[in-house]
Amino acid sequence: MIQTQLASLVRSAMERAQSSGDLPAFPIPPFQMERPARKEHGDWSTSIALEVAKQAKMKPRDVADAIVKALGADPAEHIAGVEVAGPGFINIRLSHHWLTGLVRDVEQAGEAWGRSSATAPEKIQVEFVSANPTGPMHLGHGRWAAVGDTLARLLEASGNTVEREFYVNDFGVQMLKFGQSVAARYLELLGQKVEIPEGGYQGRYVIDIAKEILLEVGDKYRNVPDDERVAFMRVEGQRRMLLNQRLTLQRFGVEFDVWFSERSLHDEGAVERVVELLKQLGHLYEKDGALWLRTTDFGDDKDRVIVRSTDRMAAYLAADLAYFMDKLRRGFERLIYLVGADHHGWKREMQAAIRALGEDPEHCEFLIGQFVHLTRGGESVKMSKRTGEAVTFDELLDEVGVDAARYHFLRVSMDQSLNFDLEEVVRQSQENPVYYVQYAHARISSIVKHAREQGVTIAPLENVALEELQHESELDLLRKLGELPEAVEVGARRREPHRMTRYAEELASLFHSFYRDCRVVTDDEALTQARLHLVTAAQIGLRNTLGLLGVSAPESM
RNA sequence: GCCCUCGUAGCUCAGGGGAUAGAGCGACUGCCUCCGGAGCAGUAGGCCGCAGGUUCGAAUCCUGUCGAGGGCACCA
Repeated sequence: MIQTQLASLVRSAMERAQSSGDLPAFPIPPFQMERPARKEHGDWSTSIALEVAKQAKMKPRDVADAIVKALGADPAEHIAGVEVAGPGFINIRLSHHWLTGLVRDVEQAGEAWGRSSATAPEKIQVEFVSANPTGPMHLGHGRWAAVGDTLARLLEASGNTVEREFYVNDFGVQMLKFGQSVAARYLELLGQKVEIPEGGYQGRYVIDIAKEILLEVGDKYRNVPDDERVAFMRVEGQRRMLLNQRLTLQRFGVEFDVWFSERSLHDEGAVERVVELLKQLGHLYEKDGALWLRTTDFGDDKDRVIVRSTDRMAAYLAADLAYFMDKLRRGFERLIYLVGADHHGWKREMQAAIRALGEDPEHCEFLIGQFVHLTRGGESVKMSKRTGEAVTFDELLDEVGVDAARYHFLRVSMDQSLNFDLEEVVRQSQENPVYYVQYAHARISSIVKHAREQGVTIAPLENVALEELQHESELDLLRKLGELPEAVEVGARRREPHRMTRYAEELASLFHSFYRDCRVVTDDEALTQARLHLVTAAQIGLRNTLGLLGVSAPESM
């Protein structure tokens, strides 16, 4: 990429300055070119002169001058100007020819514009959402669905191989309670008076599920032992909830490669095996009737139970570790867990336990996202699945639509808790900046259509005089368009998908300004052709960015 | 008590060592004989929670402090 080329140009200029004596000898630290905040400061800049001034025992500006002088001895073709500014910044301006050439780069890359091949591509698994199959998804799940999916898209666009995985927590006490709740509703529908168990699921959807099951199997499970009925209801209820979640996610544009069952780990003995392994490694001990893992030896603040005393069943940590081993076995080089803020203690526990297994937690990333706070007119609304007060994610999508919801979730950093006021949702959705971006895309389609109606056909690139693009608004648009690969790379590397919405808005904004300043279809044939190609390229940039966000790019609105 | 995240414009949030701190929404002023006004141009609005420190340079890093949310289970 251009910035690494520029950085090495500057570096070799410094080396030349050192051998000619304009700069004293000192080790040159690694540095990168930066994007100046203001365009008057050029396309790229570096503060290296400020950083090394002390070592050089010179004034920062004198260091900068020496570098620029040496740089001038080796002029690169795509550099139009270099200047020293402020306290000693070196600002570099790229040539007009290089800039307009971006139109060609973008058009030739097409769908691939913005993608890059990683210097060290990895096989990465991203695990996210992983809701219990005990109820419909709520808003919190929606946030992680959007964030996780776009993160996965960014990692793919950066040259990695990515798998999306959903861990189905279909084992344990919660599932049992769920089965009991469905069974109770089932019996209730058959006219029996039945209490929902303590800590059971009260939501309306449990009744709906019981009704569906009743329709399908009739009263076959009325007079069977409780255990048998509950087991059946648990399995049937889970199957339906899982389907429900899958359909919601599909509607939201999120497709998982693997739905991994926690129960399967128990059934296949993987959990037992990992406990046995830990035992052989000598990290387990008995206390109070339970089996403990000595995680304190590996950085945790307390030891953790791995086999419960109450029923001698494996605790959840054992399953998590068995799952982890399974992921390793499948050959992933990097595991990303996207979880809610309530899991932050679990992160430390997992890291310690992974070390206990003799594995390196460096290859595991635990991304902790903050919660969605649901309110209605400023009043807090609980999102409890058990009481059923929650507004489901599906209901939200009914109200605001997929594009607005996805964009809304992706506009803020996952470190930030997100307020969601239901009364304002509809209003906010109409004013959602997603439409601003989509509008720019649709407008370009409209321009191209207009050109066609005027009898203008778009000429092949090799016959187009891109140097016709001279207006500052045209060049600003081009510069931003040229930033997409960098934006994708940074978003992926820093695991910050929300950056892409900002980029989308900046690109759309510069397009709209261009539209104000420059008419595309005019009597000037050469200029018309150049601009048609410019807007085509801009549309590619917008479409690819929206694609990363999982938002549609409409031809008309 | 200990741990994690966050305090930036009226509201929702970007920016996370560099030059004059930004966007959307809201408020106010203008702009359609001409490719889509879901748009454009502009005005007002900020001691970047507070106090110290590191640095040539701090909204950004460190310490403390106050406030908000979350965690500290043989639950997932």
